[in-house]
Amino acid sequence: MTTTDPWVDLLAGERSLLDRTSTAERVADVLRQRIIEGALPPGSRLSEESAGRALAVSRNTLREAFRLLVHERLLVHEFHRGVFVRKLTADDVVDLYRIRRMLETSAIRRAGDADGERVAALDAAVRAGETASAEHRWLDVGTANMRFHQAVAGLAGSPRVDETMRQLLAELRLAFHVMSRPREFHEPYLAANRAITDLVTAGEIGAAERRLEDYFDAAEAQLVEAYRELAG
Amino acid sequence: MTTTDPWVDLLAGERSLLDRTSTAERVADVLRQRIIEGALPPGSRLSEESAGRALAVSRNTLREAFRLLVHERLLVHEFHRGVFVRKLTADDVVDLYRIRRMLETSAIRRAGDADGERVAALDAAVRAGETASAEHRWLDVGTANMRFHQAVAGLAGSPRVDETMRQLLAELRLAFHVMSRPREFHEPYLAANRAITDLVTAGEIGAAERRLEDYFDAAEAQLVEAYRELAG
DNA sequence: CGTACTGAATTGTTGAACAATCCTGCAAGG
DNA sequence: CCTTGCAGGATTGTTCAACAATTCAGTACG
Repeated sequence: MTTTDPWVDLLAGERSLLDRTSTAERVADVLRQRIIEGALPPGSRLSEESAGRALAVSRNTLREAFRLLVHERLLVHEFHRGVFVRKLTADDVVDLYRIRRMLETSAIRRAGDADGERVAALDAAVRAGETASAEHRWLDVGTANMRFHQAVAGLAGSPRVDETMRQLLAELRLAFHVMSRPREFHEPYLAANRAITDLVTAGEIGAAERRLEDYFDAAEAQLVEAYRELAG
Repeated sequence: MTTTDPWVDLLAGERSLLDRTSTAERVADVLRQRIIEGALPPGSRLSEESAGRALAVSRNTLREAFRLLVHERLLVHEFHRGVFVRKLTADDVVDLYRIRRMLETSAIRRAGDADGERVAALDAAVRAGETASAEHRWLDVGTANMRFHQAVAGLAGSPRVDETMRQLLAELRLAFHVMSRPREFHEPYLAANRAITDLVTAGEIGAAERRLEDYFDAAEAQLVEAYRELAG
């Protein structure tokens, strides 16, 4: 028996690269991208016929893709009326920050157990944000900010936390569309991310957690404020 | 304009009762039930043709239902091979408890802010378990135990936490299938649930949290042990 | 004993069809 | 002027049939 050869485990990791994806998944990928980048603004209706014609896929396949995105809460499905890009309410934003607080603070509290690779991911995200800021690419600053918080959640070392977090952040992008000035919204948090990363690196977990809480308070308040202004 | 009449808001709450569900969702409901009750054991293959014939729905509709359950991690989908009831590994169990710890301890820490209704849900679940135990309905004891932990997560007052928790617990049911003796596994935790509930009611949140951590340690160890025995 | 091949079975995807439902516009009536 | 009711068209829900792509089991062959 050679079942425990080391290279077998390595190959097992490559499995995911191998299994091709279905058409429906690829369609979902492209729609997801269009939604989070704002090309399909919240409230848009996605008709089966026009979308199917545009993407050159059958209605059945398109409907499978819709299902996936509905489950991810990026689309809402109204029976016999169609699917629409989700419109987040102020309550949704509050709830998103509530669960983010739970997951991210729990994760950072375990930063001591996390291996160096995960801590390095924090730093990489911060650097990406700083570079984007220096080059005035404000939307990329926002993306880097997301990557930073994905890395914070990643400190927990849990695939399910990673997956949940990915979904929450994608959903939160829907909320960002209400922010008219990406620079003013994203840029101030670069310093916070840098501070949190340095505190984690220095092993001052308690201080890092408090700094993270401050970020949540500020960002949530800012978003909710923007919603109230829009009479959301 | 009469848009702010009080009865309008009341009716808005009834909306959910009104919107019918699609066939695919009802099919998914049936399959989900069969899976968590063990009628479809982990590893079972669900062929599109036979399942479709049994449930009298078309292949397309069935595939939509499959997609939903794959997204809930109750089924796995292998390209060109079909869908199978998920087989949990010991690693999966560890990960499930990892995220449960994060969510449930965070939730219980906020028990002070939770309204009385949510605390009452804890007590209701504990009572249901005690009744089931007195009547030797051990599987119902397990169900009540799940309800208890759903209620613990419910203390956070977050729809998204509730939803995530529902999914995690459904997934965890797959692991319970390896426990040969439901009584020995579920019964001991009744006392723990009772203790935690009483501590929360008494406002001793810190103690309740520690008691909850003890439960996680014990239950996880017991499940992982069972997996190792089965050479999982 | 391992390999390559063949054919059956299953899934992936499409297109068309029909029923059920929703939306729009218009006409009638208060 | 505003509501109500009623076509008619448009869209979704669901099924069915077909074919391409792929896997699987068995078999012959070296």
